[in-house]
This record gives sequence, structure tokens and C-alpha cells, in this order.
Amino acid sequence: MSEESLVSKNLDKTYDPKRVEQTWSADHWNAFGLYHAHSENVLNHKKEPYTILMPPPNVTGSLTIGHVLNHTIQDIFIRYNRMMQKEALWLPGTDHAGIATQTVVEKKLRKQKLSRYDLGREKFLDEVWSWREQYGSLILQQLQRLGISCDWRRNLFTMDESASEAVINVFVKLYRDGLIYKGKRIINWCPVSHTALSDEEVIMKTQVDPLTYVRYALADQPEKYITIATVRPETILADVAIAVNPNDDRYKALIGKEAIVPIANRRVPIIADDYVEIEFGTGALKITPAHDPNDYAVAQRHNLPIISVIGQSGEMTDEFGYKGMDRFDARNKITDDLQAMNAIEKIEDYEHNVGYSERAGVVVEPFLSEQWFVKMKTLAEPALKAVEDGKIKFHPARWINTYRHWMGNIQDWCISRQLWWGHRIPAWYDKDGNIFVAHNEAEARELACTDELTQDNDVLDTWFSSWLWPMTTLRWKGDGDCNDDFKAFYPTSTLVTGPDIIFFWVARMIMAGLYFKGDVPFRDVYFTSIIRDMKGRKLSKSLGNSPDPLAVMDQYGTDALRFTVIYLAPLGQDVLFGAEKCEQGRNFATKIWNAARFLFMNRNEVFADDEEFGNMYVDFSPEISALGLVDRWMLTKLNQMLDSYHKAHKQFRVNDITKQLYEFIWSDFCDWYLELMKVSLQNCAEETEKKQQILRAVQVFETALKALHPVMPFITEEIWQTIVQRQKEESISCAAIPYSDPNGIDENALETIEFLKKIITECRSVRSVLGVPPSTISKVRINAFSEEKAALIQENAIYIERLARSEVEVGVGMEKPKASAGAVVEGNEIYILLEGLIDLDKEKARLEKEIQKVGGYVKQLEGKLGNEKFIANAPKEVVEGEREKLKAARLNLEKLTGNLESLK
RNA sequence: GGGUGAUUAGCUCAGUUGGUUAGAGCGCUACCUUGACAUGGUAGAGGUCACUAGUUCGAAUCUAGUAUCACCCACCA
Repeated sequence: MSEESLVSKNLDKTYDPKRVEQTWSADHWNAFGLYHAHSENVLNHKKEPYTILMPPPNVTGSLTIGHVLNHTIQDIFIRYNRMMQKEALWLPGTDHAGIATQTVVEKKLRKQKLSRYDLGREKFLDEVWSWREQYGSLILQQLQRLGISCDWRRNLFTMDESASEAVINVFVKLYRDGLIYKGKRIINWCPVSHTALSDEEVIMKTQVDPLTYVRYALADQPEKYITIATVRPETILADVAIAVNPNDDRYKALIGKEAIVPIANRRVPIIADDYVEIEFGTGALKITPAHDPNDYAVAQRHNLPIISVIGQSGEMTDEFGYKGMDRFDARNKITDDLQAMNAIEKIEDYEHNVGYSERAGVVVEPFLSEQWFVKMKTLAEPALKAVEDGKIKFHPARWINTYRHWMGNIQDWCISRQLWWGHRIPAWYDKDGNIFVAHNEAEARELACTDELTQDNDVLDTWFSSWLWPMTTLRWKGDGDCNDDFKAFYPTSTLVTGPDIIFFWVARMIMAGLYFKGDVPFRDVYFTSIIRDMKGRKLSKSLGNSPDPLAVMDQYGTDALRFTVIYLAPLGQDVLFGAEKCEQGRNFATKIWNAARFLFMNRNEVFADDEEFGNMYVDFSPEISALGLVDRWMLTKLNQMLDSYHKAHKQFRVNDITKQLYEFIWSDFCDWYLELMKVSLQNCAEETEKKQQILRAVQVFETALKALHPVMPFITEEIWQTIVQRQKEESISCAAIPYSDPNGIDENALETIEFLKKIITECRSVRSVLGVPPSTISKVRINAFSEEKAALIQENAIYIERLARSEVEVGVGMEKPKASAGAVVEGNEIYILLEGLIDLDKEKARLEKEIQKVGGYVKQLEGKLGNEKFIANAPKEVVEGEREKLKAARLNLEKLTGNLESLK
């Protein structure tokens, strides 16, 4: 054995995930540019492209199990396709996360008793940039520990120059195309962040609030009144009308009259509008256009004035004595005051939905203001069509419904934010308030024919840059030019993301891709599972039920975490996750490690040195027909596994992939193949035969490792590197995973080994049930069903003898020994001779149980085959199959019964 | 109010086009430190596939309905 053999150095030790991860870290491979993609290879038609966009992680957050799942899936896709010899490109990046980042920095300032206004725009932005410098890449570093294989050279930040340029160009184009406009609207206002929000940034929560019935006296008959119901009594001060349904007989007489708003003592008209539901509440509705979008619409129709009583921080701004109070305090106070003046009829509990700001978690205030909007109808239509026509496929497909529904009811998108951190809106105003949208101030000046311009103070919604992500990551700048990367890698292949951002992001990227480049941004969208805790609750910081992935990686290993998360995540279902589940992944890794140790231990025994092995290994490619039975069986199993494996990949059934590999490696390879091999190795007289067996085993193992590599990159790399000496820059991550080879399938061998396995299992079972100690070697006599079977069993008796700890005697027409336990496998009777060891009652009980089981099965089959309709209607193969089954079962039953009889 | 999904072993979940004696992991029971592995091996116990009807020769699988749970969407104050 050569001194520097990696095998003896590494596989001698027990499995240590940390050491393995450090050896094959991202840093190691980055040095060789292993994950760099090259557009030339695609443009020269050398390789097919495969591109994935990383959904930019939130820079203000830290790594969660959700990230682990999402990025492991992406890494599996990209590694698989890289190994299938495509030009694989995974584009990483981060976005500036407008509100989230600004909030974090403002919070930090507040600790120093400063606000952003104290600093001013420029200094504040400096603060944010330096915060980002310090913390912005933290999450990417954490992701790197997962072993993800991105092309880090192409890392992009949404505020990088090229991306910013694209944002501005896109804004100007949409404005000039008439798809962006500025308008006065009721928008969702966050009283904490002091900014407008899009509809998607508002979370609706169901809650119970008091519904207050308030009396409004009629102006001409103060003793009479009209009662309205409201959950927001504080907005009474801003009432400008009472509305009733024109067809409501109760109120017809009042239409056109006036009522008096309590406290405000304002006379307001009673108007008729279809919008009012007769059935609901009292059928009369107060109209508060400044604080409710529906009321605003009513006010527009009826030319009503607009009165505002709530300010930007949610404080009252009225002239009736509540000024400066918080809106909720004012609500209570006004309720009390109304009560005192006997203006309240009753108060009921009322369950309704209230909008909360996604980031700040406070109740959103409907707020009348001037904002910028994108007209969505034009953009939505082709985007909907692309998905319905299958140009973009959703996995699972049911998300199309959700997508369709949203696209069909789409509202204009409010894109202006009253923040500082973000892309500033490229609009300038002259003294008279005329708007000039331009790529830069110089252009605006030209358009305006004046130098006295002020730029819009607002910035754009973060998603206004995110929706360009498929293009900006390829350094598209929003103009007509396309660079080589763009030509080679757009459209991208697969988007992996959570279904929670289907509207925020997925839908909008599709719109942008189609509108600006005339092509879809990606072909497939894989919606990941949502991770929950073991009780089914969402993971959240406040519940403290979110395991820290870094701690899990420390405890169980990264491969274990990756494997487990994928193993648990079927397509489109929620996943209940607890860190302890990673035991399964860790055990699997350990199993693989030990299998490798076993192989290399034998290798080192049989081969002179690494070199001899390496030379033989490279040239070793025997035909299946030249192999022994066990190897033919193994090869067949391997090819069957590869077949399902590639199919699972095609269908995006990621957890199927892990299940295939797990079963193959653990059950087929370790439990049976290696055990069988131990026997045949020991039985081999010739050295060359031994060598070939080991070469064969290593080859199968290597293929399995390659197939497993996308899921467990570290351990597979480590073992692969030790199989034969590799070059420094060589990696399993670029090795080719073979397709299933139809010539590598031998049904006969499959059948034979499965038959032998059954005999072995049956022997073990009998021994175990009868309490035969493992140390005892039992004598087994097999009365074979045919000469052919007898020969087969005789030929492979050695396996039965070793694996079932038995001595085998086989023939046709063998008699049942008196003191023996009996079992039947496919008509072959197995007698285990245990003179003096048999407990007659135990054996009887065992046989009776067995007979009952088989008897039930026979009955079931007889019933089926006795049904004429079944014979007439079922396909011939099925009927034939059932007949075979019955025949075999009857034979078994008969022989078992015979056995039982002989005991009596 | 509309939509989507779930319901299979004690627990967590697989089960692809209807034809299996319904599977896995964990847990449980018994035995085993046998030369890769006790983070292991062997054997075993454990299920009316939520319920009800229907389609079919045949249903965990298809259809309809019911129940429970979860999520998403929606401007009845």
C-alpha cells in the first residue's frame, strides 16, 4: 500500500462531517472556478444552458430552515444539470429590501436618539450603505455553508449601477408608454414606516371589534334621527354624508335631507347610492372619503367634499378637541363622548378583517395621497396567457388557479414609497408643478427648458427592481442591447421559490420579461413547501420554534440537514420539521461512510497499491453477461434505480430522488449486495476474480455516489476523491451521471436473487420466531419444486449457508425430517432440522399463523377469479397474473398444512 | 363569501397512469458487539387507508357529498 494513499488517511477515521465540509468548502472550489458558467459554450452550441435565479434573500434576516429547503432544492437542480453536462449557471444576489433595511437602520439610529430627519437624506443613506457593507453579505456567507454552487462572480445587488440603470430605463419607458401615471388615490399607509404600501404588503387579519350604532339627528327634525353602524367611530369627525340604498323603503323619504354629524355638528346630506347594502347593519352608511376607499369612490360620484382627520402617524388632526391623540385612543374617547350625549343606540361585537402592515405589524390606515402607479391590465394579459398556454409550467400545477385569479382581478400597482432607501423616482417638477420624467436631471432640464427643477422625493417599491431580476442578473440595463450572457442564458430554466410571493414577484417577473424582452423569464416554476414545526405551526421568531440551521449543521452535518429536509418535502406539501429529524440524514451519511470503509478495506487487501487499482479501474468495463449472478443482479438494480431517479428529476419530484437513493444504497447495496459479496469474496480462489469483484462493487458505488452528489455534496465528494487519485481541480460535481442502461438489465438474475433472498429471509424468520440462538448453525433441507430449482439452490447454497447460518441439503423429493420446522417459498419446501431445539407448540403456532395468512390470501384470490365479470373484463395479463398467484399460494398452503399435519 | 390543499401504523409521512398480501423513518418488542457500520444487524408486533354514497370485474387511488383541520383570495360599514 502506498504511503500517501488518501484511503488509508481519511477512510480510516470515523465519519466527521465537519472535517469533510471544510475540505470541500465553497472556498476550495471557487479557487478553481468550478461553478463558473461560460456563455461561449452555449453560443458555440457546445453545451445546453441551464440557469437558475436565486431569489434574493432578505439581507436583514438570518438563515432559516426555509432558506435551507429552498436553496438545497436549487442546488440539487443546478448540480444535477451540471453533472448532466449542461452549462449550469446559478445567479446569486441580494436586494436592498427598502422598508426592511431602512427600518433596521432607523432603529439603530433611534438608540442614539437620532431620526433620519436629523441626519438628512444624504447622511442617512451613507448610514444605510455602511450597514449593508457590514451585514449585507452575512446571509450569503451562511448560505455558502450549505454548499450551494452559485457563480459568485456574477453576484448582483439591486442597487448596483447596472441594475439601477435598468430600473430607471424601465420606469421612463413605462411612463412614456403610458403605463405609469401619478394619481391621487386612497392607498394603504403605514403609520410607522410613514410610507404607502402596495396591496400585497398588507396582511388581512380577522378580528373582533365593537360595532357602534350611532344616531345622527335630522337637521330639520332634531327629535328624529338616522342610525348608522361603524367600527371606526373616530372617523365620524370626517363624515361628509350619509348614504342609503335608493331602493330602501325605510329611508326613501330622507333622501335629499340633511343629518347632523354628532360632535362635529356638521350638516351633511343624505344621499342615495347602490353601493349601500340594504340588509347590512341599519342600511344606512356614513361616508368618510378621506379614510375609506369605498367612501372615496362614493364621494367622487356625488361630488362630496373631503375632510381628513387622521395624520401620517395615525394621530388625530381634527378641530374638535381630539387633535394629537392616537387614532385608537381617540376611538375610545369618542365612543365615551357619544355615549355621554346619548348618541349611541347599541354596541355589538363584530368580526371583520383588518389590514396590517406586513413589516411594521400595525393597522394600515387608508390614506388619501398622490402616488405613482403602474397600469397592470396591459401587462397582465400576456403574462396570464404564457402560463395558461404552458410556456411557463408551475409545479405543482394547481398554483395556476391562484395565479389566474389574481391576474384576472388585478389592481394598479402603487410603486412609490415615502422612503429614502431605494431607487429614487426619476421625475422632476418645475415651479408650477409640471412633471418631467427623464433618465437624468440633465434630460429633465432639457425637457422642461428650465434649470429650476426639484426631483421627486420618493423612491420605488423594492419589487420594482425585483421584477427585473431575471434580466438584471444577466446585466441587462433596460436598453435594447443584449450582452453574450443574456443571449446565452435568457430565458432562465427553473425558478424555485415559495408560493407566498407568487404575486409580489413571480407574476411581476413574468410581466416584465414579456413586456421588455418579449419572452418569458423562466420555463418552470417550482413552488417549495412551507416549513412548519412539529405541531404544524408556522416557524416564527416570536414563537421561538425556528431551529437555527447553523446549529443543526454543527450537530448533524450539512449533508444530513440537506438530505433530511429534502426527504421530508414532497412536492407542494407543508413540511413539519424538527432538528431531531436530521438523525435520519446523519445515520444515512454514516452508513455510506462505513460502506466506503468496507470497500476500501477490501480494496487495500486485494490490490498492491493505489496505482494498480487506479489503472485497472479506469479500463474496467465488462459486459453484463460476463458478470456473476450477484453482480448482474446489482447492475440491474442500479439501472432500475437510475431510471426512476432521472424520471423523478424530470417531474420535479425531489423527495422521490432521495427516497430512491436511500433505498438503493441502504437496502440493496449495503444490506444485500455487500453481504453477498462478503461470501463470494471469501469463496474466491483466484486473485483476479477477487479484484474484479471489488472493481465491480466500487464502480456501482461510485455511480450511486454521483447520483447522490446533488443532494449530499460533501460526503460524496470526499469518498469520490479517495476512490482513485484525482487531479487537484477535479470534482465529482462535474462528473457525468449515467442514464439507465437498458443493456444492463438482467431480469433473470433479478428473479434468482430475489428468490434466494426469500429463502434466506424465511430461514432467518423461522429461526428467530422459534428462538434459535444466532450462534447455532442449523441444518436445512430443501425439497425443491423442480430439478431446475434444485440446481439453482445448490449452486448458490453458499449464500444461504452464510447469510442464514445454515447447512443446506437440497434435492427433489426430499422427505420432511421429523424434528423440523417447515416453511415454503414458491413451492419449495424448507425444513430446518432442529433436533431437541424445537418447541413443538411454538412451531405449531407459527405454522397456524402462517396458514391463516396464506389461507386468507387464497380465499381472496379465489373470490376474484370466481367472478365471471372479472374474467370477462379485466385485461388478460391481469387475470393470468392472478391465476399464477393463486396457483403458487395454493401450493404453499397445501405444503404448510402438510407440515402442520405431520406435527400432530 | 369564493378558492386550494390535507385526512393512510402510536408519531411524522410516501404511495406517479385504478390491479401490491398497503410501504418508509422514528418509536415499540425479542435476539445479536458476527471482521464496514450499535449513528448498526436480524426478526417481529402494529392499519376497516376520515365518513357516506356512487362509477367499475376491481378503489387508499376516480366522481359526488359530509365532517374536521390548514392556507390563500375578497371593498358589506
